[in-house]
Amino acid sequence: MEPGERIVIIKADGSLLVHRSTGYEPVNWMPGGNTFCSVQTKEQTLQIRVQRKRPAEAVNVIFDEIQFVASLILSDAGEFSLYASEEDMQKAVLLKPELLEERFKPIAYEKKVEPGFVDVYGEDKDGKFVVVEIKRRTAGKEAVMQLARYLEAVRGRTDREVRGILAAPGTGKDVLRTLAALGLEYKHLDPRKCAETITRVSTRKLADFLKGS
Amino acid sequence: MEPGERIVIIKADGSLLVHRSTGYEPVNWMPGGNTFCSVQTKEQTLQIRVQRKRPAEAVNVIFDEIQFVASLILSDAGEFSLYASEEDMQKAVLLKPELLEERFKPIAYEKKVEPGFVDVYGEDKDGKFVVVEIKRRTAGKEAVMQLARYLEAVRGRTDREVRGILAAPGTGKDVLRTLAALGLEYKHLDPRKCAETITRVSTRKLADFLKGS
DNA sequence: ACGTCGATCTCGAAC
DNA sequence: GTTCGAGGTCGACGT
Repeated sequence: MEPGERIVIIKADGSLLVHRSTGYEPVNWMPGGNTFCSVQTKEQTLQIRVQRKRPAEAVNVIFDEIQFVASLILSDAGEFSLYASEEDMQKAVLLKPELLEERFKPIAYEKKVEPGFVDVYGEDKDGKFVVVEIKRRTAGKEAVMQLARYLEAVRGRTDREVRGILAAPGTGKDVLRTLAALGLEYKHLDPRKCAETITRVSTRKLADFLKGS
Repeated sequence: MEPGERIVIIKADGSLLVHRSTGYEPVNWMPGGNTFCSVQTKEQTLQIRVQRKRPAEAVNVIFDEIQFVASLILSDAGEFSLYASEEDMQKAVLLKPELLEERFKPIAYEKKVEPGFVDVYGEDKDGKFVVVEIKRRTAGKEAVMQLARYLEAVRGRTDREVRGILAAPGTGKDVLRTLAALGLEYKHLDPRKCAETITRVSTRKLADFLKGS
């Protein structure tokens, strides 16, 4: 790679990004994860080497000149939202059924039906059965199909009316249309609110970050 | 998007990158190009808005707190290669035919033949005619086809042997194979060297950058 | 201008 | 672990 003035970012997970003055994509990079980073000075240059095992490859960055350096530790709320796993969201719905809808009564979770396990299974205010499929993040078509299969299985075992609800922080393209076409419903479910429901600790910490240290 | 400590980069082309402390991908972004950027302060926050027309969308960045700011102008060799337009590269080959090959003698440029205009037209050291197609960046299949058409046209007007040369800084996938299959040749032509040939000014500047100010 | 396709794709989730 | 599908994919190429 030819020399030029660049912005180099080394992240906490070992990711390396080399950016030019234009363009969305980095001109060179190394994804985070199984990376090993080493630094040395050599003939008036600073050399940084980042390598990984699989695939076996390495990126060497050679600094002839350094305009400025900054070292930061970023405290990011996003890392906390990782704490809201699909399991946490399930627990949250069980603890606070109104997150899903008013007067919803959970009956079972991880209930075995033919194709697999239903995330949450319950009863709505009118006594209709409700099958809930929960996704941690944007739900795609496969989530819809999963829900549809479970719904089919449950309907085969009862004469009562059965509703199917897909609960996720968002939906992919066409998912809402597909749901409507199959007579299914969508409910927005925020992973962060779910996390707050099962533990208040992380909220407190988040507030600290916003006020600054 | 939930708040957290981030690294925000606004590039010269209007690209916006918002990075977290981990991962290759930006957590939010706006590609460069048709973007319009505005800044305002509001209720103790700094707000940056970047929007584009097609697709119609915008990204708002709200700073509750700023750890540090840096404004840089990056002088990158890549930008200099922009200064070497296809026309410049053509001039460079005319001024310094050895950029293409030893003892190449240009006869005409932008010469009209049936399908359009041949970039450079000349004669090699053995007296064979040479048709040159120049591309300022990575040449794709369409460049090969263009060259092939011109070559066909020229061959129809002479009994002398005619060579076809594609000159570019690089080639796309399969282009070299296609060239070989059609009996055409490829010559690496560096836009930067072409730019240096037609004017020494930029070279001097680049050298300054590398040595530091 | 709009679709299709490749990428050092990256990034998860399912299996 | 490996494979598979999605992405606001981005960019390049073809029509």
